[in-house]
Amino acid sequence: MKPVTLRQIAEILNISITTVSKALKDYPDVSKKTKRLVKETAKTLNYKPNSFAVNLRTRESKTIGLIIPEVVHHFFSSVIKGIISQAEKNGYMVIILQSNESFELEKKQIDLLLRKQVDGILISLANSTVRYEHLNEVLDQNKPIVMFDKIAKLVNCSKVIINDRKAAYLATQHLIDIGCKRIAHFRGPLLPQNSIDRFLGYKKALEDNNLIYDSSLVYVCNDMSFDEGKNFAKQLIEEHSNVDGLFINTDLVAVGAISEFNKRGVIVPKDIAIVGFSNWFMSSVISPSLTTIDQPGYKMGKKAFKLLYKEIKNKKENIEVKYKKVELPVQLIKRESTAF
Amino acid sequence: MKPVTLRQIAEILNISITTVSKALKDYPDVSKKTKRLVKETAKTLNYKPNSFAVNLRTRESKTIGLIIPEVVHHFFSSVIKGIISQAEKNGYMVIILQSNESFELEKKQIDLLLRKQVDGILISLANSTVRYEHLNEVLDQNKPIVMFDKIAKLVNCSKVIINDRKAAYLATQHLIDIGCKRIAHFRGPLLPQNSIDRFLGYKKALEDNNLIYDSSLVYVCNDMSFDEGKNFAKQLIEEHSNVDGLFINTDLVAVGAISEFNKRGVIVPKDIAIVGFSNWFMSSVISPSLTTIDQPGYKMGKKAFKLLYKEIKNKKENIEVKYKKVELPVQLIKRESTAF
DNA sequence: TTTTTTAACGAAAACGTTTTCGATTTAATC
DNA sequence: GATTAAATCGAAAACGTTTTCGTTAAAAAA
Repeated sequence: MKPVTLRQIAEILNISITTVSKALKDYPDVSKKTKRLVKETAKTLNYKPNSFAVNLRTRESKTIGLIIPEVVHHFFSSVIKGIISQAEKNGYMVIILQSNESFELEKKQIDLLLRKQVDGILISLANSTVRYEHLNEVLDQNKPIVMFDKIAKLVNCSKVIINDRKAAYLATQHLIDIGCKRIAHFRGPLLPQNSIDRFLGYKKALEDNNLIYDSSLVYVCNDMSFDEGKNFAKQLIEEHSNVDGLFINTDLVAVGAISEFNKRGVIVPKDIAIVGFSNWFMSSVISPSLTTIDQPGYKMGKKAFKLLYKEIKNKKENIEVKYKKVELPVQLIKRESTAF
Repeated sequence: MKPVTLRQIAEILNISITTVSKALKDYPDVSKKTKRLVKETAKTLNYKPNSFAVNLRTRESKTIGLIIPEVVHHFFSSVIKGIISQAEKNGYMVIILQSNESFELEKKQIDLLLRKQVDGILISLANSTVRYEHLNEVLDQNKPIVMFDKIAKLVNCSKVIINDRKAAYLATQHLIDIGCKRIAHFRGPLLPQNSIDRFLGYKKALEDNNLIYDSSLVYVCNDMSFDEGKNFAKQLIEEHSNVDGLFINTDLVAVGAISEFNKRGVIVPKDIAIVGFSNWFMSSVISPSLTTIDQPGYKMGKKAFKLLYKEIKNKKENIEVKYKKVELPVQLIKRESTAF
């Protein structure tokens, strides 16, 4: 009933535990014959090494922690998938925790993971995170941490991001290219760098094209929801009937806006052209389908794990680790919401 | 640099490791004074118990494994969220693995989790899973396993499901109630019980309402994709122009179908009314919005964890565990695709 | 004073591995 | 045959905790 141990195999074969252990790990100082014997009995007894003991001895768990703001989210789902599949290839498992966009919760989750002694941590910060002691504590404990998408510039670690500013520029430029003259922006919350950067990209594109930047055309979303998209869309057509282009921080909000425009008889893209951000799946299936920036979640997850894995390995072998900042390319997906 | 241990605290205070351990765990045979002293120094040294050692000693990891067919999926995301949040409340962490709907991979993941010595396993089976040795191995090792949504009736363990047959009946009845006379069905693959049950519910509803069941109106989806929805929609109007109702196994396919109908000028719901299944978020935002069955993923995740937790606890305390089969209620969400 | 009870502490074993280093045996070399 | 080299094995420590059981000292009861 109890699980098989090295000791049992040793007793059966009348050899030492040491030799059994070595045989299973193909140490050179064990004869072929004993190796064969040991492996055979291990197999028949269905021996599985006690991972708790192995962890304790080797001081590693082959497990990493992942903290994300929200699980039910197309982009983060893709990231999770990327991380899990890459981790599996390297024999790692992933523990997922949610911060729910709360700084306090994020701190707690970090602490939990440190107690759990994961080998490393991947994190995308909560919007409300403005202090970084908890992240630095991880680094103090000499544990690798890699940040992705929502990062803290001031924390000294590897990062995987997209260039939000450039992407937003691309999006806005596209609106300008198709002839929009008065372009509004539904931006994200004031805090996270991403929405700031997207806003700056939008602004820069206007300026580079000699279009006037009008701050009253910028609406600040807080919870980035479908309903917020609807509400601001309504507000926009009431306050600025002459707007002909709209760049929105996130597809979900954009879909809300489109829905509201449809309802009110505002024709997208004829009356107002729209570009979203992230390329959620639904953006391709709504009507009109939404032009957007493809944010490569799956790739980002893969890359983030790869960086973390390398850091874990290097630390183990006492090789100096160099922090990298990887910028993944984005792509403009043109669809009906900007097609004439 | 090295993490603080009980030994260090003991040496500082000139007491034994035993007493330190006991003090931290509030054993009654430690004086208030020593307790205070120990806790203070533990705090100032930022002591964190070595979880590897604790695991080895207590033979539990406070970690469970979760195997799902696909991470990037609205329903499963919700389940994940439900599981994680409930697990957190009880001090558990969740390792997530993907089976990618592959039986072989599922077997491998189970083995990985057993080696990892998780305290229990939650699983939603892959479509291709038809043999259950791997699941029984878990039970043989006396480890709790709880299945949800895609279950195996023949495996003796707790389960959390919805009544797919009843739900499908509900959906079909709704189509009949609004006046549909000739109702088609895009069903799921032949294997998993869910799609069989949904098909049976559809059929039963027809029979109970004296409508003829016509097998040529049933189309079998294999990969349950958006494109499959489009393709079968096209095929349907070519082969059966007189169909006025359509019940589809999954929202994603339904959205594909709607998209195709829209493109071809088939008016939903006037020409053909549609009911989907699962209530993916996008179903509420497409046009026309999709009537569907709400599948309570979040609740299902919570419930599944609760059952698993109880089994873990009971096993530890040698209380006999009774396997439960919990059936969560579903709800018909009426939207435009069936509204006249 | 002696005995019993209670409070407070600690020694030691155990959990199952990994790995160092020394011991033994056998084969190779002189 | 003596010496060295190579091959094979095992003893033992270590990882850091938990828990049983015994010990000591102080307080209470006799």
